[in-house]
Amino acid sequence: MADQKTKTRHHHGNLRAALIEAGIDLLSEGGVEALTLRKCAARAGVSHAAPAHHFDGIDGLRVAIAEEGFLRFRKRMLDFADAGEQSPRGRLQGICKGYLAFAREDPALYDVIFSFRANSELIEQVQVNAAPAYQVLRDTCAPLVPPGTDPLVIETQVWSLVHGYALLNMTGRFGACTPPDDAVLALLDRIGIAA
Amino acid sequence: MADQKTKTRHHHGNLRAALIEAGIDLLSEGGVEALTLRKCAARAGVSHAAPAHHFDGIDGLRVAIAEEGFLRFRKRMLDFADAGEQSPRGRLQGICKGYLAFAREDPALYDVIFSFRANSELIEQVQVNAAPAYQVLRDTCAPLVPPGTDPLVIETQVWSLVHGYALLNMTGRFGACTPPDDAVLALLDRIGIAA
DNA sequence: ATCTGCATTTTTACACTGTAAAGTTTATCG
DNA sequence: CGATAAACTTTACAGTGTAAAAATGCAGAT
Repeated sequence: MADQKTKTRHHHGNLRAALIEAGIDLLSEGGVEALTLRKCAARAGVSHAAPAHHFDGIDGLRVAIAEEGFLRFRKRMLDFADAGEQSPRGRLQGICKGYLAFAREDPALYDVIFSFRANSELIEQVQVNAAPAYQVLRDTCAPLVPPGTDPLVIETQVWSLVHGYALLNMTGRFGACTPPDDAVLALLDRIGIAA
Repeated sequence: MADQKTKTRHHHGNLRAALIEAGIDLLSEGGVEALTLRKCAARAGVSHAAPAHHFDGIDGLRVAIAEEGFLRFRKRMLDFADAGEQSPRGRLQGICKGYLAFAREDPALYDVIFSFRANSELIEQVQVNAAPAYQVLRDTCAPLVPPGTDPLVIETQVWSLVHGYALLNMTGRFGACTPPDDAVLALLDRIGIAA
C-alpha cells in the first residue's frame, strides 16, 4: 500500500508539493524576498502553520525548493547539450548555454539554489540534491580531461567560469555594455588543451 | 565651515558611520541574517528608529555597507598585487589572490556586496560604489589585452573565473576534496594569449 | 543673550514574518 | 465501530521594517 511516492491523502491532498510549487511561483514573481512561509501557505489554501508539518521551517522549505530547482537546472543543461553539436566540446558549450539560460529564465530560483553557505547545517542535504546536476557537468568535462590531469581541475575551471559569468550578469555588473556570451564561452576551448 | 566630511556634531556624533560599522561587525559575527536595522541601532546606542534619518531603510544601509565593503575589497586586491611579482601576469595573479582572500576573510560582507540584482532600484548607486574596485581589475588586465581585442572580453573572462571560483568555494561545493587555488589561477595564464 | 527653526532622536504604533504550543479535524488501522 | 495518529487550525509571542508624531537639543538670527 501507499506505493505512490507523494501520497494524495488527508485533508489537502499533497500539501508538500503544493507548497513547493507555490514557493517557486512566488520566487519567479517577486524574487527571493517574496518567498515566505505564510504566503506559500495562503497560496496552497491552508493556514500559516500548516507547512511546519512538512518542512523544518523556512530553511527547510528553501532546501526542498532547491531540490526541485536542481532537477530543472539539470534538465535545462541536458536539453541544450542534446540540441547542439554532438562533439565533446560542442556538448560542453551546450551545457554552459543551458546553465546561462536557466539563470536568466529564473534568476530567483537560481539564487536560492546557490544561497546555502558552507557553514550551514543544511549544506549536506543541499549537496546531495545538487549532485545529479553537477554530475552532468562532470560527465561533459570528462572527455576533455588530458591524460595525467586531475578531472577536478578541469571541472573547477569550467564551473568557475560559467558560474561567475552568470552571477556577474545577474548583479548588473555590465550594465549597458554587456559582453556577448561568446566572450566567455570562447575560453572554454582553451581549457584542457596542452599548454 | 563644516568642512570635515563626516561631521561629528549633534546628539550622537556621527551616527551614520557608527551604524555602518555596527552592521559590518554584525555581518562578520553572524552572517547576512544577522544584519538588522534594529540591532545596528542597539549597537550604536540609539533607538531603533534613528537609522531612518541616515539611510533609506534596511536596503539603504546595505548599500552604504557595500560602499565601505568595496573600499576594503579594492584595498585587499591592491595589497596582494603590490606584494607579489611585479609583472603584468604577476600582478593579475596578485589581485585574484586578494579577491579570494577578501571573500574568505569576510564572506558575509562579500555576499552583501554582490547581493544587489540587476533589476533593483539601488543597482545604479551600487555600481558607482563598485566602480573603483572594478577599475583595479581593469587596470591590471589592460597590459594583457592583445591588440585588436576588446578589453571587456579579457576582463570578463578574468572576473568570471575568479568570481565563480570564490562563490563555489563559499557554497561548499567542493566539500572535502577542494581543488587548490592554482587549479583556477593557472588558467589565468592562458587568457589573452594568441590562440 | 534669547529665541526661533530645524536636524536629530525617541516614542508609539502597526503590519508582516517565523515559530511554538495547544486544540480540532479526519484518515487509517485494528 | 472505535482508537490512534497524522494533518491541519487556532492562538500566541518575539523579532523585524516602517511610518507618524512627539520630544530633544544645536545653530544661527535677531
